[in-house]
Amino acid sequence: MNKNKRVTSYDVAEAAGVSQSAVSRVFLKGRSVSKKTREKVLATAKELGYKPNAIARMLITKRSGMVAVILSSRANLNYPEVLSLLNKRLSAKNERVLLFNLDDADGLDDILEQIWTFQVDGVIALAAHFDNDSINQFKDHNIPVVLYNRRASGHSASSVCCNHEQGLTELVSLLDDNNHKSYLIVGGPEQSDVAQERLDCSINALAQKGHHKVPVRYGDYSYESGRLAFAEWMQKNKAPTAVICGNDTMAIGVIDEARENFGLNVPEDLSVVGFDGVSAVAWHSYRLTTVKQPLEQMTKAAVDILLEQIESPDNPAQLRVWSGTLIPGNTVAPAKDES
Amino acid sequence: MNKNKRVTSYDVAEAAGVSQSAVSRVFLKGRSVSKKTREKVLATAKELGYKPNAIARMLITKRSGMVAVILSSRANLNYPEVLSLLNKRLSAKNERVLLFNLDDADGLDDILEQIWTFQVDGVIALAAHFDNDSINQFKDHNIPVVLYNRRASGHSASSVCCNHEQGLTELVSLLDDNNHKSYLIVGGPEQSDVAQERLDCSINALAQKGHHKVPVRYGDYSYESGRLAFAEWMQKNKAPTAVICGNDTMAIGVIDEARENFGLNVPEDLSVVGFDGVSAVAWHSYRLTTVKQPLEQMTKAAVDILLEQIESPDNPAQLRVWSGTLIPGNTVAPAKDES
DNA sequence: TTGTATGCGTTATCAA
DNA sequence: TTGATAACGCATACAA
Repeated sequence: MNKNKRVTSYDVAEAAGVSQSAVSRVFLKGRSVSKKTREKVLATAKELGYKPNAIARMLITKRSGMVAVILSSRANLNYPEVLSLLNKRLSAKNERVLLFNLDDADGLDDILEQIWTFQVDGVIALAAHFDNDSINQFKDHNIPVVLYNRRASGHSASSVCCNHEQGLTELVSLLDDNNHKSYLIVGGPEQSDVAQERLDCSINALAQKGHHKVPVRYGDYSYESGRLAFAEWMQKNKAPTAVICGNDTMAIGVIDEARENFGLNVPEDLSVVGFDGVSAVAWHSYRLTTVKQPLEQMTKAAVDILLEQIESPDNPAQLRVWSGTLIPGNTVAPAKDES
Repeated sequence: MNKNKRVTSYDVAEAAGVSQSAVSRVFLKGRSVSKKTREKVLATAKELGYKPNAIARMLITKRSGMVAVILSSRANLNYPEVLSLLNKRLSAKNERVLLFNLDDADGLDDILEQIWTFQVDGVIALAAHFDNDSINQFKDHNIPVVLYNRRASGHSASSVCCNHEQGLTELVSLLDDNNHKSYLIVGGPEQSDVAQERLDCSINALAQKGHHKVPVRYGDYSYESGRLAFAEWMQKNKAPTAVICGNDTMAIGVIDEARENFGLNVPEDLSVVGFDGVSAVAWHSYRLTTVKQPLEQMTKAAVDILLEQIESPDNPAQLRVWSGTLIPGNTVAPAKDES
């Protein structure tokens, strides 16, 4: 038990009576080592408690074995699941996750700074605040990046996205088929690109069905903000018959607010739809009608694309888009006749 | 834009007409550098796009600036919040989070292996599977570790815990005060130490109030498992008047199952309590009576203790325990007279 | 298959 | 305050 000094490959080499490079080769796969020395080295390594130093290895191989994952805490409620899946898939490919939390835009420079110095092999970005300028910096630094649910303008970075347009078109069609004419949209945070895209898609889909000038309120993706948005709307306006929400959590907030403070039954008096397909949408009290993102496929693609770009940096950036799955739920019903 | 070669301190030194060590000193605080050379170096560094290589720095300073955070995806629902807080506090102290997911016990050796090689400065462990043997390995490797909601036997590692005993005693007292006599416990996964501790505390607290041989069913902390546990119990037994759950998510599952499939009203027919204080307990349909863990304080303490141990490895391990806060909620009511 | 020698990009030490 | 030089612990080209 050497307390003060780490065991190095030299120590093992000396104890095993071989050269340092022999030790090094034993711990790399695909190098030619005789069975005899391999066993000898492995034995003494175990005895001395030797573990290769990944830091030194990084320095020489110029691969850190680490991928930076950037996320914002206030992003969608499904991010824990996404993070967990990404981590699992990356470690299967022998890459570790170095975590970065981006909550206010002014922290961005800090984070980018750290990413450069840490020599990560690649970046997966789920964060809300992320302008094209920042994305281009990755290109300058020659480090592959995959955007998650965020499209890069131009071809500067690869993206893995859920098809918000398709999902929202389905949701809107469903509402329209149920004869809804009076809508309210509760959008996510205005700085968020995903939120903005969902909002645009909602508005377009509604317009295609002939519903124009649909009012919009904004929340921050949280339950409370959903309640608040609906309450504020109701203070000065009459109730819509359908609410389209920027994510599931706000939708649940809208449902609760409508039921508790305005005596509205969902879905009889008010239809509500969300987006994401978080686990709580299956809870009995809500059974939210929503669109589920294919997290399994999306996270797998994100990792695959990133590793491909790491291996072949000159490959062109690619965009992969996945359709969401409509979850019928129980929060949409035919609009009551208003006449 | 050097595409193929990273800019090093030598490049900057040459361009600025100073020595490499001068460049190095400029990027370290507290070193003596004249204002003149500092400015010159900073300017050319910016011009060339130089960023110090953290890997090389790690190798020489023997500090990686990384803390390993180990967690299991099936652990408590509040882990995402914990992770986010830990990340925030650690980056404030200039440490990055290297994430490890420990889902099956046999992955443990792999993870430990990686932790040694990555030379992390310290470890924060939230994982369920974590025996004393593994904990001792950290001591052997001379790497500080703080356990989160998991007590180390002996004094091998520091711990930050929520006082489950106090919390559950409060919950049990509340139920007992409401005259409940027929209990069911829905515990968390049997391999989880936290779940086991909560279970033991529940049983002890009940025993102190004179309730013995309380039946136990097990879930895996998920909503579905809560529903299932309650449903299975009801198949062969009569309804309890109170259910004590190992976490909030299962409690919500129990509530929904009782309401939907057994026509029980909560809290009138059935009282239910949880543990954790996740955000969903505030949702209108549940208003769960539970105990909230002081995440802010616990995560702060975990980081503070860890950094202290990193600075002074000989400091003794410490244990800090925090009381939870009873959230009254709306899922406990007086027991109906059974006579 | 094995060993020697060199380099990765820093920080630390010491003399100037 | 500055610069030369030696680590740090490994991988790799090359010679044997």
